[in-house]
Amino acid sequence: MATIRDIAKAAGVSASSVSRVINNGPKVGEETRKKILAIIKEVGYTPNANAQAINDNQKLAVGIVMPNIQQPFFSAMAHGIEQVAGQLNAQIMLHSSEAHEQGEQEAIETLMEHRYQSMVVHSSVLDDEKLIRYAQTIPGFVLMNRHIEAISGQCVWLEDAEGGRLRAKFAFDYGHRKYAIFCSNRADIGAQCRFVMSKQWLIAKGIEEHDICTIIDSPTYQGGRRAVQDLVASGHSFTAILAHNDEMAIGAMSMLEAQGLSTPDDVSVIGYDDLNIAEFTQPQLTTVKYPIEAMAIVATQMALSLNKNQVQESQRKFHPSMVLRSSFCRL
Amino acid sequence: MATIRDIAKAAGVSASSVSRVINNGPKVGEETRKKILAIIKEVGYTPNANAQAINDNQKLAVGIVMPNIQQPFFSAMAHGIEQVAGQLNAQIMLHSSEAHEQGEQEAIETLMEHRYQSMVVHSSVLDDEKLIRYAQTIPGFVLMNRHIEAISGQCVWLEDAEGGRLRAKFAFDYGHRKYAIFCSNRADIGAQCRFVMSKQWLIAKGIEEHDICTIIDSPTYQGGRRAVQDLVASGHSFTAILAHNDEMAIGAMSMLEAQGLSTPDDVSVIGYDDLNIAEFTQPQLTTVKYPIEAMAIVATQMALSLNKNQVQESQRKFHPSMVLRSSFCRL
DNA sequence: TTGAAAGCGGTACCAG
DNA sequence: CTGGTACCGCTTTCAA
Repeated sequence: MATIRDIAKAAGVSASSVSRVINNGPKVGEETRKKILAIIKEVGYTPNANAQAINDNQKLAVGIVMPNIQQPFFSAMAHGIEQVAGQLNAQIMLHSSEAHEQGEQEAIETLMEHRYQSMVVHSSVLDDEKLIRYAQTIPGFVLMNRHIEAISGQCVWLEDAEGGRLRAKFAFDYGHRKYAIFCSNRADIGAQCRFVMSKQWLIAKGIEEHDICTIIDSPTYQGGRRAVQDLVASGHSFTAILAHNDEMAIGAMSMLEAQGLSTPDDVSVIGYDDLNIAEFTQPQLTTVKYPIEAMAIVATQMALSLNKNQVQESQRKFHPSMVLRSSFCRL
Repeated sequence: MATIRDIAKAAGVSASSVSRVINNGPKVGEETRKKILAIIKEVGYTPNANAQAINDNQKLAVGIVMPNIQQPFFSAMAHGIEQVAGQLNAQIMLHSSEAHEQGEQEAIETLMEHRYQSMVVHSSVLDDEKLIRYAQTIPGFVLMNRHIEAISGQCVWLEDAEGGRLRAKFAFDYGHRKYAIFCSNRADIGAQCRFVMSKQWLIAKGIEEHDICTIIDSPTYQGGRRAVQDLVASGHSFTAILAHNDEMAIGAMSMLEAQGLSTPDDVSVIGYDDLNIAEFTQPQLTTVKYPIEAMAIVATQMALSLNKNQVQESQRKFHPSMVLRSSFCRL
């Protein structure tokens, strides 16, 4: 690889001048600049970003840490990050923690080694203490989809408990009294939140414990299918399914159909997330909106911005809302 | 930020020793090692990956260039890349060219500046000449979903023309004679391929031009919906829709339903890609399999492997296949 | 406007 | 086993 000195030699100038040209430095003679540029083009010289980064540690770059880019929820998050990064021409370093053995912690540490000063992380397994340490060490550390009081200013989160209540109330108000709740089996701190809140709310309303059937499976299409199988096999009666997320809900509808049960005539279904696809399923999916893309945009702006402390809590704390479509109906 | 020399000073040893410890160097006294490790932990020292990269240019890292991570097709591709990278503990630098103004070229050049020696790129707009140049400059450059003869050894691609014929033949064999083909409006070299081949094949079979209605729209759920609207509005009669991809197909089914047309009873639909979701739609989607994840895995192995020239053409050239489900039926 | 030289954080070679 | 030193590719004073 050609270096700056090679170029300098070829152009009969000093490395300093070449450096100035590369960085659009202010004080270079028109002659010299032209000559140098010509050589650069000719040789096909590309500056070494690593060497540049060694001096000036202020790279415009954001690291992403998330479990799995293939799940639509996370690819929507990545897309939000990308939009902000793209506008600012910032690099993106992606770490899918599920794919890596050591996972989240290793991912964060690698980003630190590369001196990333901005990172947006969705942590499923790290404990509060560790995250607090990271957040305090790295000013541009933003924690997504999780709220830790001690570093609240660096969190962007959804009031998940609210979503849990919301969907329960919705189902209840629509006259349903026998529920199945599909819960995620992932080791995700707080994954249980929406489930617990729904159940609590219903019980507080006087629903009997045995009228709330809980099925645990993976938060995927397949998981939703299996959950319905297990549910039917269990013999519990139910008129409404509250799924952990849209993928499970879609999988559920698919298996309900296979079992000869129609949505929403026989069983009403509520998802969670409001993925793009939710609007295009048949029937269209009633769900709880999780504005992940908007949240990712805010998080990335915070991570990349210099005055991150200016973002009000009201802009960091998001609220879920019901999206009414046709997979759910009154009993 | 603490440097290696800070640690050395604090431990009363030389920088060399610290360096050896960091890299699990072979010749360090147990005493010294312990002392150094202790200080490192205490200070919270993190080696600077950029400085390391300046010497040893062989980083284990792969760059991704693709249009848009949010489309399921591309997130499946990213997922494939991730799996291989994760196993090898390689970094991933992601560039979504749509989000960046200057797009693909800029993305590739940034990767070069960072001395990435492995990259997997899906290029939609760059011309052959430029890509050939890149491929020849960077040994670990792998071009995905596109085949350029001159750099065939660095391409991983699907025989798209075959897919175009396949679905046409399938529809024809099932007795359909009036078709609508939904085509992508994206500036993607070769995006038209599957459309052109389908049409050609049908015409060769004696289908009249006016019995093949072409609608051009974006390759998304919404695009599929609009395409159906336009199609219906056009007054053409049709019994089968060949959609550019699964997303359009799903959008199409959704709008057909809204128009009171049932799939497959009134209209049969074929998608393209075989996304995860295809199995869970209602009706389940008949489609052309594009094994993008498997392809991405091969591409990444090639990009990251040292003996990349060993991969046979048969492993780089993939073939589409029909996946029969219920959205398509005999006339 | 230009060049020489020091330094950024590490690595690696060579003595000791 | 350990330390000294030169050097990686580039930027940035500081003089000239």
